Amino acid sequence: MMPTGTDQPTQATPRSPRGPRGNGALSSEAIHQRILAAVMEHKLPPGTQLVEERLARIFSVSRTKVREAIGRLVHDRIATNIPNRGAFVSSPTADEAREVFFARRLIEPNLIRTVARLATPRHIQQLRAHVAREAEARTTPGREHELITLTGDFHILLAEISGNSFLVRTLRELESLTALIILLYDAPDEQHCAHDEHPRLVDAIEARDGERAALLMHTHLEHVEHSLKLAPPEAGEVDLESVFA
Amino acid sequence: MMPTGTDQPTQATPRSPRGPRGNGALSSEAIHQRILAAVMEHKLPPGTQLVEERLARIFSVSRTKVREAIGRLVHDRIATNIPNRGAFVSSPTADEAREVFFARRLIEPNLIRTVARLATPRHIQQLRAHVAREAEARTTPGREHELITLTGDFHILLAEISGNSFLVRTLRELESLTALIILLYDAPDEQHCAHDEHPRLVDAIEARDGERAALLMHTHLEHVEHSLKLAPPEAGEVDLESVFA
DNA sequence: CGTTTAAAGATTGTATGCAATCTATTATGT
DNA sequence: ACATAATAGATTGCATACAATCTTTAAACG
Repeated sequence: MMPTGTDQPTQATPRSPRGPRGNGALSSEAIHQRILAAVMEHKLPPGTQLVEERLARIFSVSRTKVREAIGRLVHDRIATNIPNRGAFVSSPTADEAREVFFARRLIEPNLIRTVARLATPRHIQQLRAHVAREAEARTTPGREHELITLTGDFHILLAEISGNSFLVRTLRELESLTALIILLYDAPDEQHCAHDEHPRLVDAIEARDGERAALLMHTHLEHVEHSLKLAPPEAGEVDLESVFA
Repeated sequence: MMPTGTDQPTQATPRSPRGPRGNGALSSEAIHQRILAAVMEHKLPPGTQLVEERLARIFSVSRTKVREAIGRLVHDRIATNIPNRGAFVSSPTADEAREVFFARRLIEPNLIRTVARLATPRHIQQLRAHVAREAEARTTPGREHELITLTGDFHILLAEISGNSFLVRTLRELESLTALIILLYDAPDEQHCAHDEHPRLVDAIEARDGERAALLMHTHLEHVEHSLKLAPPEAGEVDLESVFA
């Protein structure tokens, strides 16, 4: 009695791309990925403000979803929040860059050592395929930033092969930050990543030589860090007297 | 009245606890901490739903802030979101527990090795003080959960001594999850953490013996993992209001 | 002419309202 | 009585509105 209840509208739209909830609107995760990709591709350089309403217009969603996406970027240090001012694409300092590489040298040699034990032929095939894509991107002009994300993906792939979801997430964060750091501090002409280091890592894995793989990884990360211009001891302190002496 | 110009309200309220923005209302970060603490203290056991509106009432804020806090808990795996159902305190599976300990064994031995190099006498003093607090909590009845968080804090303190903020954050996540895992899988009577292992780690650091420290850490983490019983228990009903009363 | 003060504009932080969805309960049919 | 379908209640997901705050521009003043 009394069909006060709204007769079910659920069935009406099995795949309709319109309406408030289960439809074609981008998820906050998708927006997060879009912004992150834009940062990696150097389309949103460090310092750029991520204005919520503008992004909301762009993606045809409300500020709520954009805020959620930005919140995640801030959590992962890709963006930095300034309390009543907004969120900006991070500009990692040289010290922060060194911290990232320190953490990577702490984690990744051990990671690849275990991968050398666990990797199946299928995994090694994946690694070879990935390295081939890197080589392709390296020889094709106009794909430099693509190369940066690809080299990062190589390290994430290692974490995925380890089968440890926590390490995957940690490596994802580290790689995103590394990409940002390379964009900031890489010398334009410098070869920031020797072209044969990734293949040699795969060689060591295939040979089941965990020790060699770990050592190669350590030096590899050192090479990447040293190819950057992190020289400035840090912006903070300047001796006024010596400047005007 | 027509004081069109709002005479500067900035100076007027140096510490006023009332009003919508800069006042006594809890920040989403504070709410995050409160909920996290409640989880650690076993007041919100795994499986408990974190109902947004109820928490909002409890903390006298809107759902918006609560959602933000819950979002962070989900990001850190302390809570798990089920799409149109809600967020629940996580019940890590045995496999996930093993992943956490695997990651810890991968990271923390190397971490303590570097700490053995970098630690100052001041740092060692801090570690001794912390170990003393652990001993105190262990011998005082009714402080078991406090002990769990304290042992976790010991490992976080090591990360802080390393001076690497990225590692601090990673360890924080790992320790929160470990505490949850211990709550789920620890045999109530079992001594899940030998009472002298932390002091011996500090001994090795003080002796500048990084290798011994790393080895001790590795076996320490193995001990903790092996003291757990992998048999998932229950999920009961908890009254949110009474927990935060 | 430069400096301080007031108004306007832009953007964030927070609360609130509403539709979609899920769960539990009741009604209905066989 | 049991299975199935309709209904009611609860909770999330999303959008929007409004106030606080910061920045910029304009005005007043010395």
